[in-house]
Amino acid sequence: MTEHRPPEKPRTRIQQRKTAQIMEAALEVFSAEGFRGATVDQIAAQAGMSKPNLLYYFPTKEAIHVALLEDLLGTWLAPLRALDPQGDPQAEILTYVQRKLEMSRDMPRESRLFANEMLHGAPHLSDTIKGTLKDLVDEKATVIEGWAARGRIAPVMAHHLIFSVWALTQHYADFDVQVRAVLPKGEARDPYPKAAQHLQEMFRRMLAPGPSSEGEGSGGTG
Amino acid sequence: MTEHRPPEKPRTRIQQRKTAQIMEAALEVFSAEGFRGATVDQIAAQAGMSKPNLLYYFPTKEAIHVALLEDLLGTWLAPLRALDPQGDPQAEILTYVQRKLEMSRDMPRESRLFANEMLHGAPHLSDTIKGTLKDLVDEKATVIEGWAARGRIAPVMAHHLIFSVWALTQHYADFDVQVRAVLPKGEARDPYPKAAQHLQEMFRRMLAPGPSSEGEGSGGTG
DNA sequence: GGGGTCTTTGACCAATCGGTTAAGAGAACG
DNA sequence: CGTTCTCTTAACCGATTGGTCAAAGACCCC
Repeated sequence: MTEHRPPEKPRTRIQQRKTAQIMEAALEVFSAEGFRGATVDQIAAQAGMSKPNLLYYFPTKEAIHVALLEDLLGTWLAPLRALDPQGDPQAEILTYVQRKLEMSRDMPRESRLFANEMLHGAPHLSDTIKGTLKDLVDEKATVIEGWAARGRIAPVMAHHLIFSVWALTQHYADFDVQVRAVLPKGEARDPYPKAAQHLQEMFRRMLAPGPSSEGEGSGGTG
Repeated sequence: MTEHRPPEKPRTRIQQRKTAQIMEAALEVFSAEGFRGATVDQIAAQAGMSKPNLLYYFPTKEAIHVALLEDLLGTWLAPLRALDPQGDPQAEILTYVQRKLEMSRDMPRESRLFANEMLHGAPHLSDTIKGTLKDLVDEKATVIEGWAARGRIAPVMAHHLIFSVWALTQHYADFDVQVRAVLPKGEARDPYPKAAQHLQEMFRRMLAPGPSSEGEGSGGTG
């Protein structure tokens, strides 16, 4: 019985190299064509191997997709994880926005991959977004609401503020064609510098503690 | 030669009814599955007719998709078109945001349809977004920048401000699953009331003419 | 250098896809 | 009633798809 079986976890050098090749190729193809639109042959070709060879490492097309999403999720959520409860509120949030925007610029394929998955109801991530993601957002939302309560930033609905950061930054990656088509010639070549300016200014105004109720000298540093 | 030919423009009652059925079904299926993921059989079933019958009215799957996009584009852009240069700047923009958010709530399928098209590089709309859409945005951006120049709202990069409206409002339709998964139980049932509050407050702060350089009493009312 | 394992591939398969065909219902109209 | 045009469908087709299989290499450690 020579029942060969795809390895569960990469061990040998060649396995690591090949799975990495496949993941990179899959990211390229899935992000451009979507899950349904992508074909295994396309991914194999992009990875520089034959289809059966690819299917030796991953049992199905869906398995590649799931592995890719799970592998990338950590990276994708890193900027939010880095939001430091001990830091300066405005600086923390502005840095978060900036990092997220840089991810849109430097990792547009990842952005589109997740966007596509969400658009179609997140069939491969529904557990994760109700678990890991929700927990992370709840945690950081609590931090932000704490800042607001202490008057360090203007009062906000923290969950929706986080949505706003996602929406505004990812828009530049996910709707890239539209952005470039609509922007004036010069800016269309690289929309990101002005986008960064715009978003920084927007969030600065939005977060500035208003002249209302409490002053800004009340809260401690912790 | 009984070379039957699909009618170019709907004339008879039954043609109008059938094409309307098909468009509605196509919206349902395309928005859920994407262009590549949707099958003609699915659309036909959704429309309550056989596949050849559907293909009697539209020559190809792509033709349905294009017709749908073009048909819906006008509706989709109406809120921006309604932005009145003669109106009160803040009120105009806040109304625009509100209308756009209501469209996300009431027409999420249309939102996802366009999102999918953009995500994949707008292969069926590239002319339109470089023409009609760009012209419209340029026109309204000029209006907004005029308002900013006259100190009626805070200085903004008008194109990016419009992107921000799109991104923030469409996010609630396109990433509906994510929004509902992350939001606390009570709010997840209907995120829109709080979303509206959040966005209105955000844009109000963002647009408020700052205490900087020029006062607010300088500009005329026109 | 030989036995066993890991890797690669050409050939193949069943299912599904978008689209066609030809033949038949309906209705409109004389 | 018969003709003509519009509408509908069962049956079919070639192409593509995700995935399999058996057999041939490549590698590795004794």
